[in-house]
Amino acid sequence: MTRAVTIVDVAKLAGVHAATVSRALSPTAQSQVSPETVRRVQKAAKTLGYVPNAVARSLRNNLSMTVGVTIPDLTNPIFPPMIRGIENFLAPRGYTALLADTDGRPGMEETAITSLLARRVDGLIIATGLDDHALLPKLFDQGVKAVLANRGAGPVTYPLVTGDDRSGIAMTVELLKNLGHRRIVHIAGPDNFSTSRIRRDAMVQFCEAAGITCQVVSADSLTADAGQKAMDGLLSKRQNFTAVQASNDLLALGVLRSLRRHRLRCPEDVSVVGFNDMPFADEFGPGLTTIRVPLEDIGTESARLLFERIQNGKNDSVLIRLPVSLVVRGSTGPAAMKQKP
Amino acid sequence: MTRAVTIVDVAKLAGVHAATVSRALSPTAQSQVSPETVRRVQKAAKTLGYVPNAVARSLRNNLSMTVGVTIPDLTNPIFPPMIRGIENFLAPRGYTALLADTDGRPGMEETAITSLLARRVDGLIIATGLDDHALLPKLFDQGVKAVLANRGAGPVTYPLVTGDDRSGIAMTVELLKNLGHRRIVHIAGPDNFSTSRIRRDAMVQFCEAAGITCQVVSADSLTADAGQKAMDGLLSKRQNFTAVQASNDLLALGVLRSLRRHRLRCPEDVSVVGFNDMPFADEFGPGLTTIRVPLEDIGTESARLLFERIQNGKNDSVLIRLPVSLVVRGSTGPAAMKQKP
DNA sequence: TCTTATCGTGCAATCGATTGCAGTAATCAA
DNA sequence: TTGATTACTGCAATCGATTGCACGATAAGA
Repeated sequence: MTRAVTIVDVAKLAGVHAATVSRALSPTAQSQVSPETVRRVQKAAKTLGYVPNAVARSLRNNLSMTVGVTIPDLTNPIFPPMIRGIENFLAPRGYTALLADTDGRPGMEETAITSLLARRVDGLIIATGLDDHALLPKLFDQGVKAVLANRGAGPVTYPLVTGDDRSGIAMTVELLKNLGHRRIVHIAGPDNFSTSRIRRDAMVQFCEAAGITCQVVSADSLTADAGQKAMDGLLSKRQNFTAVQASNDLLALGVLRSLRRHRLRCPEDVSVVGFNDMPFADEFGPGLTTIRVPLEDIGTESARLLFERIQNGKNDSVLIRLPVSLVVRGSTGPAAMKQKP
Repeated sequence: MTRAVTIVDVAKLAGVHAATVSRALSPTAQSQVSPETVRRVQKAAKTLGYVPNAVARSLRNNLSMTVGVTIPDLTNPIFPPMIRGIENFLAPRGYTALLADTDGRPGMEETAITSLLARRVDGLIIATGLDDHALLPKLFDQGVKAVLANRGAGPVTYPLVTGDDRSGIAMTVELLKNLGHRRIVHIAGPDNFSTSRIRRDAMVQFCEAAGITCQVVSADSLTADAGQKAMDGLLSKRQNFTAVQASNDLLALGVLRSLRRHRLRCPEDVSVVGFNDMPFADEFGPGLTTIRVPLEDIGTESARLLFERIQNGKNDSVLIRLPVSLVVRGSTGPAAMKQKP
């Protein structure tokens, strides 16, 4: 690259000192410079196409105007809306998001966070949500600003923004109960995700309260393949159930696939409910009944909390649980009279 | 944040000069330092939890180890796989991707690129693909390294990595012809995307060569809503056709919705073909016949080209057209005998 | 014994922008 | 005319890591 134009180049052209250029171009310090000089500097900056070097500025100000965002898997469609929410909040405030996809690998998370901190991000939004590591308390002690998005991470004092999982599960159970389902299967996610545990426990609890039998099966990961595998296993054992509640929509998608493969109709033979209302959940065959989680809002709120904390230097704990809602589509129907599977 | 530990802190603890610490911790300069000192420095760095300040390093080296990636819309599912490809290539090489979602707004692109350049990214991967601006030639003249991904941008000398659109369209036409379709509609994307134009022109050309009537309808944007709107308009005019080829899968999705709303069956009444094979295209009702574009490979190749250019300082032009393939699913079938719509 | 490499380490400048302090000129009051 | 106040602007240090140069010590060769 041709050497970029610096503040000194502008200073020379405008016939002033670099310090004056800096002040003339700064919204806050501009008042210290005579209007005439400001005009001259602005003109010089424009003709040279001067763009301040954010790296140098960061070093001097100890502020990178950058936040790090760690996500477990960008190809999981629940994350793009969250990121959209984060960027929509941060961009107007001059902040840029540095994205790190940990690819689901647990070791990657620590690497990613270290790399982000080396780049001196002003704060972190952590959506990876594995809770078996000791990293977060250490970061907290070092005074690193962070917010957890979507998933919790054990007993950590960082703020957490999430959907209201329990109430979502309650809605699901009520829907299925009203449809006459009495034997339900819950496909749980891996146990090291906080959301998996919360949804599973809520499922067990609400089903019991409603007098519904709930069988829990665990999937290896939060993917369609894992959901399909779990369902395949279940169907091969010819269990007795009329509805499936999956811990998230991807698992539910796998369940739908498995049903097709086993020539079972949805919802006539088995009803299926997901969780999250990920993009395109309404386009599947059949459209997926699920719990709508305000994904973009989770991003926005996380960003807002982090922004506040960066501004005022506080690092106090909050738990924000955003309301969720039930979206009924084609994948649920009345319980089959004769329990097919 | 508590003041981070610097190279001077490490130097003090190890009883050496900061310069020695720098050399001891650098893979290349390590040989200049005695093994004994290296060990002492490494130990000191570890006990203090020293992480080099990437900002200071960038300033000094004029290398940020960061590349900027601009995308038009992160919630379009074709982009996450591309980003995954980019990160998979760059991460092992020490580079981090700075993501900028321009949200489809044309003005945003220039803002985003300026902001990325201010942060002194070492190069750009541009997937926004609007080709009506004069920005890119200017960047090229300034010596900014960049690669265009997925979509071209007019007559620019930057390298371009894309799928082979024309051959994809050729496959589509052949498939539809073999199924007996003779009257096809093409839903084109907005004209300022290069892919829209290329696919549309190829469609017209191959259909003509095959003796098939092809009617072109333009959608306002590359979204499902726009596709639905275009199809609604077409159906209200009771046109005569048996198949629809959409410029991308999102448009095709909108077409499927519109058909459902008009109580037309797919593929019995109308066959639908998309383009890209975006994630979940096989889950729709019915599964979407489409052209598989190697999205992740596009990301990987773009990153590779950019990386090479950053390394060797060249900025020469290349066009990489990755092969595509036809994926036949449930949305296509034999042409209806009696043309329904 | 004296020179000449060789090795390890320290010194200081550098990257570009920011900001406290100081200096100069202009303005005003006495 | 003088002293004081104000308004601009310049000087120089600073952020943290890197690296060319130089210095001192040790080892090798004459």
